[in-house]
Amino acid sequence: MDTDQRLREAAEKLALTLAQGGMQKTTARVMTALLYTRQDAMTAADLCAELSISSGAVSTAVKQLIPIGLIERVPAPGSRRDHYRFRQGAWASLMSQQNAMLATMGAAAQEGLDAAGQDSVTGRRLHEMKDFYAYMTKQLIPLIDSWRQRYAAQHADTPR
Amino acid sequence: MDTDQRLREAAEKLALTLAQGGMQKTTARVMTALLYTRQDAMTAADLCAELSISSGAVSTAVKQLIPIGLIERVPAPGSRRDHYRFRQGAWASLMSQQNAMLATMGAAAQEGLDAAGQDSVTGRRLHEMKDFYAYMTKQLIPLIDSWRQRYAAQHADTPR
DNA sequence: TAGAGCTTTCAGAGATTTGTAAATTCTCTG
DNA sequence: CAGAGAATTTACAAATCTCTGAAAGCTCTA
Repeated sequence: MDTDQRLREAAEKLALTLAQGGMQKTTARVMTALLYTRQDAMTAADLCAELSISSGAVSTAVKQLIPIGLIERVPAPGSRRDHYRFRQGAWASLMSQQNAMLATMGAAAQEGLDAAGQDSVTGRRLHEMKDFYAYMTKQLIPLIDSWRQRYAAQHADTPR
Repeated sequence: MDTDQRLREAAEKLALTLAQGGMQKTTARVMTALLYTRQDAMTAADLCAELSISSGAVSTAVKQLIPIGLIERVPAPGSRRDHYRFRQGAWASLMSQQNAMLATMGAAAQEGLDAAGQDSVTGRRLHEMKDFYAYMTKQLIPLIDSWRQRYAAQHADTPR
Protein backbone atom coordinates (compact mmCIF):
# COMPACT_ATOMS: atom_id res chain seq x y z
CA MET A 1 0.00 0.00 0.00
CA ASP A 2 1.33 3.44 -0.74
CA THR A 3 2.58 5.87 1.82
CA ASP A 4 -0.17 8.42 1.36
CA GLN A 5 -2.81 5.84 1.91
CA ARG A 6 -1.19 4.52 5.08
CA LEU A 7 -0.92 8.03 6.44
CA ARG A 8 -4.48 8.79 5.55
CA GLU A 9 -5.67 5.73 7.42
CA ALA A 10 -3.54 6.47 10.44
CA ALA A 11 -5.01 9.97 10.46
CA GLU A 12 -8.60 8.77 10.37
CA LYS A 13 -7.93 6.19 13.02
CA LEU A 14 -6.49 8.69 15.45
CA ALA A 15 -9.30 11.10 14.69
CA LEU A 16 -11.78 8.43 15.68
CA THR A 17 -9.99 7.84 18.96
CA LEU A 18 -9.91 11.53 19.74
CA ALA A 19 -13.58 11.83 18.89
CA GLN A 20 -14.38 9.13 21.40
CA GLY A 21 -12.38 11.07 23.92
CA GLY A 22 -14.68 14.03 23.55
CA MET A 23 -13.25 16.03 20.66
CA GLN A 24 -15.62 16.99 17.92
CA LYS A 25 -15.36 14.58 15.03
CA THR A 26 -14.72 17.04 12.26
CA THR A 27 -12.33 19.02 14.40
CA ALA A 28 -10.39 15.86 15.09
CA ARG A 29 -10.29 14.97 11.41
CA VAL A 30 -8.95 18.36 10.45
CA MET A 31 -6.35 18.14 13.16
CA THR A 32 -5.10 14.72 12.18
CA ALA A 33 -5.13 15.61 8.50
CA LEU A 34 -2.72 18.42 9.27
CA LEU A 35 -0.69 16.15 11.52
CA TYR A 36 -0.18 13.33 9.03
CA THR A 37 -0.04 15.27 5.78
CA ARG A 38 3.18 15.13 3.80
CA GLN A 39 2.84 18.80 3.02
CA ASP A 40 4.16 21.41 5.37
CA ALA A 41 0.82 23.19 5.46
CA MET A 42 -2.59 22.86 3.87
CA THR A 43 -5.15 25.33 2.60
CA ALA A 44 -8.82 25.22 3.54
CA ALA A 45 -9.53 23.93 0.05
CA ASP A 46 -7.00 21.12 0.55
CA LEU A 47 -8.79 20.13 3.71
CA CYS A 48 -12.19 20.22 2.02
CA ALA A 49 -10.92 17.91 -0.69
CA GLU A 50 -8.99 15.56 1.57
CA LEU A 51 -11.83 15.11 4.03
CA SER A 52 -14.83 15.64 1.75
CA ILE A 53 -16.35 18.33 3.91
CA SER A 54 -17.63 21.81 3.21
CA SER A 55 -15.64 24.98 3.68
CA GLY A 56 -17.95 25.95 6.51
CA ALA A 57 -17.02 22.86 8.43
CA VAL A 58 -13.34 23.57 7.91
CA SER A 59 -13.81 27.09 9.14
CA THR A 60 -15.51 25.89 12.31
CA ALA A 61 -12.87 23.27 13.02
CA VAL A 62 -10.04 25.69 12.48
CA LYS A 63 -11.70 28.16 14.79
CA GLN A 64 -11.55 25.58 17.54
CA LEU A 65 -8.06 24.33 16.89
CA ILE A 66 -6.26 27.64 16.73
CA PRO A 67 -7.19 28.94 20.21
CA ILE A 68 -6.01 25.74 21.86
CA GLY A 69 -2.72 26.07 20.07
CA LEU A 70 -2.77 22.89 18.03
CA ILE A 71 -2.58 24.52 14.63
CA GLU A 72 -1.65 27.94 13.30
CA ARG A 73 -2.35 30.10 10.32
CA VAL A 74 0.72 30.71 8.25
CA PRO A 75 1.16 33.52 5.79
CA ALA A 76 1.67 32.12 2.34
CA PRO A 77 3.60 34.45 0.08
CA GLY A 78 2.22 34.38 -3.40
CA SER A 79 -1.10 32.89 -2.44
CA ARG A 80 -4.13 34.64 -1.19
CA ARG A 81 -5.42 31.57 0.59
CA ASP A 82 -4.88 30.94 4.25
CA HIS A 83 -2.58 28.07 4.98
CA TYR A 84 -2.81 26.05 8.15
CA ARG A 85 -0.23 23.89 9.74
CA PHE A 86 0.29 21.82 12.81
CA ARG A 87 2.17 23.82 15.42
CA GLN A 88 5.54 22.87 16.79
CA GLY A 89 5.24 22.11 20.47
CA ALA A 90 1.50 21.73 20.08
CA TRP A 91 1.32 18.70 22.34
CA ALA A 92 3.10 20.43 25.14
CA SER A 93 0.74 23.39 25.01
CA LEU A 94 -2.24 21.11 24.83
CA MET A 95 -1.08 19.37 27.98
CA SER A 96 -0.43 22.70 29.66
CA GLN A 97 -4.04 23.57 29.13
CA GLN A 98 -5.01 20.48 31.04
CA ASN A 99 -3.60 22.37 33.92
CA ALA A 100 -6.46 24.81 33.83
CA MET A 101 -8.84 21.92 34.21
CA LEU A 102 -6.85 20.55 37.12
CA ALA A 103 -7.05 23.93 38.81
CA THR A 104 -10.80 24.06 38.23
CA MET A 105 -11.19 20.69 39.88
CA GLY A 106 -9.20 21.87 42.86
CA ALA A 107 -11.35 24.96 43.16
CA ALA A 108 -14.54 22.91 42.96
CA ALA A 109 -13.29 20.77 45.80
CA GLN A 110 -12.51 23.82 47.88
CA GLU A 111 -15.96 25.22 47.30
CA GLY A 112 -17.53 22.04 48.58
CA LEU A 113 -15.23 22.02 51.58
CA ASP A 114 -16.27 25.53 52.47
CA ALA A 115 -19.87 24.42 52.54
CA ALA A 116 -19.48 21.05 54.22
CA GLY A 117 -16.60 21.63 56.60
CA GLN A 118 -13.66 19.28 57.08
CA ASP A 119 -15.23 17.01 59.62
CA SER A 120 -17.77 15.02 57.71
CA VAL A 121 -17.83 12.25 55.17
CA THR A 122 -18.22 14.87 52.52
CA GLY A 123 -15.33 16.85 53.93
CA ARG A 124 -13.00 13.88 53.80
CA ARG A 125 -13.96 13.03 50.23
CA LEU A 126 -13.44 16.57 49.08
CA HIS A 127 -10.21 16.95 50.97
CA GLU A 128 -8.66 14.07 49.10
CA MET A 129 -9.84 15.57 45.85
CA LYS A 130 -8.44 18.96 46.67
CA ASP A 131 -5.11 17.55 47.76
CA PHE A 132 -4.77 15.47 44.63
CA TYR A 133 -5.50 18.27 42.22
CA ALA A 134 -3.36 20.74 44.10
CA TYR A 135 -0.46 18.33 43.86
CA MET A 136 -0.98 17.61 40.17
CA THR A 137 -1.36 21.27 39.34
CA LYS A 138 1.95 21.98 40.97
CA GLN A 139 3.79 19.13 39.29
CA LEU A 140 2.50 19.13 35.76
CA ILE A 141 3.93 22.36 34.45
CA PRO A 142 7.50 21.60 35.59
CA LEU A 143 7.17 18.18 34.03
CA ILE A 144 6.22 19.65 30.69
CA ASP A 145 9.00 22.18 30.93
CA SER A 146 11.49 19.46 31.60
CA TRP A 147 10.41 17.72 28.42
CA ARG A 148 10.71 20.95 26.46
CA GLN A 149 14.23 21.48 27.69
CA ARG A 150 15.28 17.94 27.01
CA TYR A 151 13.82 17.98 23.53
CA ALA A 152 15.29 21.34 22.68
CA ALA A 153 18.71 20.17 23.83
CA GLN A 154 18.51 17.09 21.67
CA HIS A 155 17.55 19.08 18.62
CA ALA A 156 19.62 22.20 19.07
CA ASP A 157 21.01 21.73 15.56
CA THR A 158 17.79 21.03 13.71
CA PRO A 159 15.44 23.98 13.69
CA ARG A 160 12.36 23.80 11.48
CA MET B 1 -28.27 29.60 52.40
CA ASP B 2 -28.18 26.14 53.91
CA THR B 3 -25.40 23.65 53.52
CA ASP B 4 -27.30 21.16 51.42
CA GLN B 5 -28.23 23.81 48.96
CA ARG B 6 -24.69 25.07 48.62
CA LEU B 7 -23.45 21.55 48.05
CA ARG B 8 -26.15 20.87 45.52
CA GLU B 9 -25.18 23.95 43.57
CA ALA B 10 -21.51 23.14 43.71
CA ALA B 11 -22.32 19.68 42.39
CA GLU B 12 -24.33 20.95 39.46
CA LYS B 13 -21.72 23.51 38.62
CA LEU B 14 -18.94 20.97 38.45
CA ALA B 15 -21.15 18.62 36.47
CA LEU B 16 -21.63 21.35 33.90
CA THR B 17 -17.91 21.88 33.62
CA LEU B 18 -17.26 18.20 33.21
CA ALA B 19 -19.97 17.99 30.59
CA GLN B 20 -18.29 20.69 28.59
CA GLY B 21 -15.10 18.72 28.86
CA GLY B 22 -16.69 15.80 27.08
CA MET B 23 -18.35 13.78 29.82
CA GLN B 24 -21.97 12.87 29.32
CA LYS B 25 -24.22 15.29 31.15
CA THR B 26 -26.23 12.82 33.17
CA THR B 27 -23.15 10.79 33.97
CA ALA B 28 -21.47 13.90 35.27
CA ARG B 29 -24.49 14.80 37.37
CA VAL B 30 -24.61 11.38 38.96
CA MET B 31 -20.92 11.53 39.67
CA THR B 32 -21.02 14.94 41.32
CA ALA B 33 -24.14 14.04 43.27
CA LEU B 34 -22.20 11.18 44.83
CA LEU B 35 -19.20 13.40 45.33
CA TYR B 36 -20.96 16.21 47.17
CA THR B 37 -23.63 14.29 49.03
CA ARG B 38 -23.54 14.36 52.80
CA GLN B 39 -24.42 10.70 52.90
CA ASP B 40 -21.76 8.06 52.66
CA ALA B 41 -23.52 6.36 49.80
CA MET B 42 -26.72 6.76 47.80
CA THR B 43 -29.21 4.34 46.31
CA ALA B 44 -30.41 4.53 42.73
CA ALA B 45 -33.70 5.85 44.07
CA ASP B 46 -31.86 8.60 45.96
CA LEU B 47 -30.19 9.63 42.74
CA CYS B 48 -33.46 9.62 40.80
CA ALA B 49 -35.00 11.91 43.40
CA GLU B 50 -32.01 14.19 43.83
CA LEU B 51 -31.50 14.71 40.11
CA SER B 52 -35.06 14.26 38.83
CA ILE B 53 -34.13 11.60 36.33
CA SER B 54 -35.45 8.15 35.56
CA SER B 55 -34.02 4.95 36.93
CA GLY B 56 -32.94 3.99 33.43
CA ALA B 57 -30.78 7.06 33.21
CA VAL B 58 -29.21 6.28 36.57
CA SER B 59 -28.48 2.76 35.46
CA THR B 60 -26.73 3.97 32.33
CA ALA B 61 -24.67 6.55 34.19
CA VAL B 62 -23.60 4.08 36.83
CA LYS B 63 -22.62 1.62 34.13
CA GLN B 64 -20.20 4.21 32.80
CA LEU B 65 -18.82 5.37 36.11
CA ILE B 66 -18.01 2.02 37.65
CA PRO B 67 -15.62 0.74 34.96
CA ILE B 68 -13.55 3.90 35.11
CA GLY B 69 -13.25 3.51 38.84
CA LEU B 70 -14.95 6.68 39.95
CA ILE B 71 -17.72 5.06 41.94
CA GLU B 72 -18.38 1.63 43.37
CA ARG B 73 -21.30 -0.51 44.37
CA VAL B 74 -21.36 -1.19 48.05
CA PRO B 75 -23.21 -4.02 49.70
CA ALA B 76 -25.77 -2.64 52.08
CA PRO B 77 -26.64 -5.00 54.88
CA GLY B 78 -30.32 -4.90 55.64
CA SER B 79 -31.27 -3.32 52.36
CA ARG B 80 -31.88 -5.01 49.09
CA ARG B 81 -31.08 -1.89 47.10
CA ASP B 82 -27.75 -1.27 45.53
CA HIS B 83 -25.84 1.54 47.12
CA TYR B 84 -23.29 3.56 45.22
CA ARG B 85 -20.51 5.64 46.56
CA PHE B 86 -17.64 7.69 45.36
CA ARG B 87 -14.46 5.65 45.51
CA GLN B 88 -11.48 6.52 47.62
CA GLY B 89 -8.54 7.28 45.40
CA ALA B 90 -10.89 7.73 42.47
CA TRP B 91 -9.04 10.75 41.16
CA ALA B 92 -5.76 8.97 41.11
CA SER B 93 -7.16 6.05 39.16
CA LEU B 94 -8.89 8.39 36.79
CA MET B 95 -5.61 10.08 36.08
CA SER B 96 -3.89 6.74 35.69
CA GLN B 97 -6.31 5.94 32.92
CA GLN B 98 -5.17 9.03 31.14
CA ASN B 99 -2.00 7.12 30.77
CA ALA B 100 -3.67 4.69 28.40
CA MET B 101 -4.60 7.63 26.23
CA LEU B 102 -1.05 8.92 26.32
CA ALA B 103 0.21 5.52 25.21
CA THR B 104 -2.32 5.47 22.39
CA MET B 105 -1.08 8.82 21.19
CA GLY B 106 2.48 7.57 21.22
CA ALA B 107 1.50 4.51 19.23
CA ALA B 108 -0.36 6.61 16.68
CA ALA B 109 2.75 8.70 16.20
CA GLN B 110 4.86 5.61 15.70
CA GLU B 111 2.46 4.28 13.13
CA GLY B 112 2.76 7.45 11.12
CA LEU B 113 6.52 7.39 11.43
CA ASP B 114 6.64 3.88 10.05
CA ALA B 115 4.75 5.05 7.00
CA ALA B 116 6.44 8.38 6.42
CA GLY B 117 9.99 7.73 7.57
CA GLN B 118 12.04 10.02 9.79
CA ASP B 119 13.37 12.26 7.08
CA SER B 120 10.43 14.30 5.99
CA VAL B 121 8.31 17.12 7.31
CA THR B 122 5.81 14.55 8.44
CA GLY B 123 8.52 12.51 10.11
CA ARG B 124 9.75 15.46 12.13
CA ARG B 125 6.25 16.36 13.25
CA LEU B 126 5.50 12.84 14.32
CA HIS B 127 8.83 12.38 16.00
CA GLU B 128 8.15 15.26 18.34
CA MET B 129 4.74 13.84 19.11
CA LYS B 130 6.12 10.41 19.81
CA ASP B 131 8.88 11.76 22.02
CA PHE B 132 6.47 13.86 24.02
CA TYR B 133 4.00 11.11 24.71
CA ALA B 134 6.68 8.58 25.47
CA TYR B 135 8.09 10.96 28.05
CA MET B 136 4.73 11.73 29.61
CA THR B 137 3.76 8.09 29.72
CA LYS B 138 6.90 7.30 31.61
CA GLN B 139 6.55 10.14 34.09
CA LEU B 140 2.88 10.19 34.92
CA ILE B 141 2.51 6.94 36.81
CA PRO B 142 5.41 7.64 39.19
CA LEU B 143 3.96 11.07 39.78
CA ILE B 144 0.61 9.64 40.77
CA ASP B 145 2.27 7.06 42.96
CA SER B 146 4.23 9.75 44.74
CA TRP B 147 0.99 11.52 45.54
CA ARG B 148 -0.56 8.30 46.82
CA GLN B 149 2.38 7.70 49.13
CA ARG B 150 2.43 11.22 50.40
CA TYR B 151 -1.29 11.24 51.05
CA ALA B 152 -1.26 7.85 52.72
CA ALA B 153 1.56 8.96 54.99
CA GLN B 154 -0.32 12.08 56.01
CA HIS B 155 -3.44 10.14 56.85
CA ALA B 156 -2.01 6.97 58.31
CA ASP B 157 -4.22 7.46 61.37
CA THR B 158 -7.52 8.25 59.69
CA PRO B 159 -8.85 5.36 57.65
CA ARG B 160 -12.34 5.63 56.25
C1' DT C 1 -40.25 -22.03 44.42
C1' DA C 2 -43.45 -18.19 44.17
C1' DG C 3 -43.31 -13.56 44.54
C1' DA C 4 -41.74 -8.91 46.10
C1' DG C 5 -38.47 -5.51 45.27
C1' DC C 6 -34.94 -3.63 42.36
C1' DT C 7 -32.22 -3.17 38.30
C1' DT C 8 -31.48 -3.42 33.49
C1' DT C 9 -32.89 -3.33 28.78
C1' DC C 10 -35.43 -1.52 24.85
C1' DA C 11 -38.16 1.18 21.66
C1' DG C 12 -39.52 5.44 20.63
C1' DA C 13 -39.98 10.61 21.52
C1' DG C 14 -37.60 14.72 22.02
C1' DA C 15 -33.69 17.56 22.18
C1' DT C 16 -29.29 18.76 20.74
C1' DT C 17 -25.61 18.81 17.68
C1' DT C 18 -23.47 19.47 13.45
C1' DG C 19 -22.86 19.82 8.59
C1' DT C 20 -24.28 22.00 4.18
C1' DA C 21 -25.44 25.60 0.93
C1' DA C 22 -25.98 30.14 0.24
C1' DA C 23 -25.51 34.76 1.56
C1' DT C 24 -22.43 37.97 3.57
C1' DT C 25 -18.25 39.93 4.86
C1' DC C 26 -13.49 40.54 4.43
C1' DT C 27 -9.16 41.46 2.04
C1' DC C 28 -6.05 41.87 -1.31
C1' DT C 29 -4.79 43.59 -6.10
C1' DG C 30 -4.90 45.88 -10.41
C1' DC D 1 -11.50 52.11 -5.04
C1' DA D 2 -13.87 48.51 -7.73
C1' DG D 3 -13.98 43.85 -8.05
C1' DA D 4 -12.39 39.06 -7.62
C1' DG D 5 -11.19 35.49 -4.63
C1' DA D 6 -11.47 33.58 -0.26
C1' DA D 7 -13.21 32.99 4.54
C1' DT D 8 -16.98 33.24 7.68
C1' DT D 9 -21.62 33.38 9.20
C1' DT D 10 -26.38 32.00 9.04
C1' DA D 11 -30.56 29.42 8.49
C1' DC D 12 -32.08 25.17 7.84
C1' DA D 13 -32.03 20.14 7.41
C1' DA D 14 -30.30 15.86 8.75
C1' DA D 15 -28.29 12.89 11.80
C1' DT D 16 -27.16 11.61 16.33
C1' DC D 17 -27.68 11.21 20.96
C1' DT D 18 -30.01 10.59 25.26
C1' DC D 19 -33.80 10.38 28.20
C1' DT D 20 -38.22 8.32 29.57
C1' DG D 21 -41.68 4.84 30.41
C1' DA D 22 -42.67 0.23 30.20
C1' DA D 23 -41.48 -4.43 29.92
C1' DA D 24 -38.30 -7.98 31.05
C1' DG D 25 -34.94 -10.00 34.04
C1' DC D 26 -32.60 -10.92 38.46
C1' DT D 27 -32.11 -12.14 43.13
C1' DC D 28 -33.18 -12.65 47.53
C1' DT D 29 -36.60 -14.38 51.11
C1' DA D 30 -40.42 -16.48 53.11
